[in-house]
Amino acid sequence: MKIATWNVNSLKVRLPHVLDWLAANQPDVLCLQELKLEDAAFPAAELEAAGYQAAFSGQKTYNGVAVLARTPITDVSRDIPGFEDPQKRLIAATVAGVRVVCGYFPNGQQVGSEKFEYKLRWLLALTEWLRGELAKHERLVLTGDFNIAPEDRDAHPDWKDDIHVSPPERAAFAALTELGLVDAFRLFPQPDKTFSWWDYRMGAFRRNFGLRIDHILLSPALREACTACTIDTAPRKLERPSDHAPVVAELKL
DNA sequence: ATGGCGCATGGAATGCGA
Repeated sequence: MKIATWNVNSLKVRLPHVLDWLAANQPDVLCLQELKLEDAAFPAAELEAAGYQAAFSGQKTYNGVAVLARTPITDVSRDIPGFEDPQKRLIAATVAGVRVVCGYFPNGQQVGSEKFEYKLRWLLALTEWLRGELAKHERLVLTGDFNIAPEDRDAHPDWKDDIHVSPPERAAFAALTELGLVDAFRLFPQPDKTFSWWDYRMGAFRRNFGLRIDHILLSPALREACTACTIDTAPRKLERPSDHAPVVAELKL
């Protein structure tokens, strides 16, 4: 199984890039974040014509997540159960015996802000819910835009802001790994300064001034099956790109 | 320098992302 995650920053604008990328890379599963559209506007027909079924959870203007797959998608669940939240940031579904959890984690804006507190509450609720999910599903993937660079090497050395790299955020990420989940990217040797997001401004991509904040985390059974994990920077070089690049993992199931 | 760029809303200017 080839599984990927991509924050597309508006599926309406990025649909041509997504269709091109699907055709070129043929993933079995693609998780999307920041759809920025209501469910009625989801381009299900275009994706189906490309060979992909979809489960999605969207809203106007902000957020929105989807799971695309070439094989049937079952047992779809939306939001974090028990966590009251109007923001559409989580969807879970089963594809070919793998439980796929796709999340658009809160940004946090600034350490100590109200949005930062929301980010930490969201992460805590996710972690507690995942504890039960991992007990139910041996093969589980937690993927999406985490908005956390887990280690210093996951942020450009000149990143001076605290957000995305602060101790509370990294502790929340560590709590996910303490459930038994492992960062697929770090199972393999990787080039230094490999990132998944670059600001649109300041020529950030050209200067590789980025962060690695998009992740694929694997349950222990899937860790054994993982043979590769890479970040594809090609779509970031296109006209009108998303500010995020896709992350791809290969699982030998 | 808190801006830059890009997207959404709404039909100009503002909020937000990371």
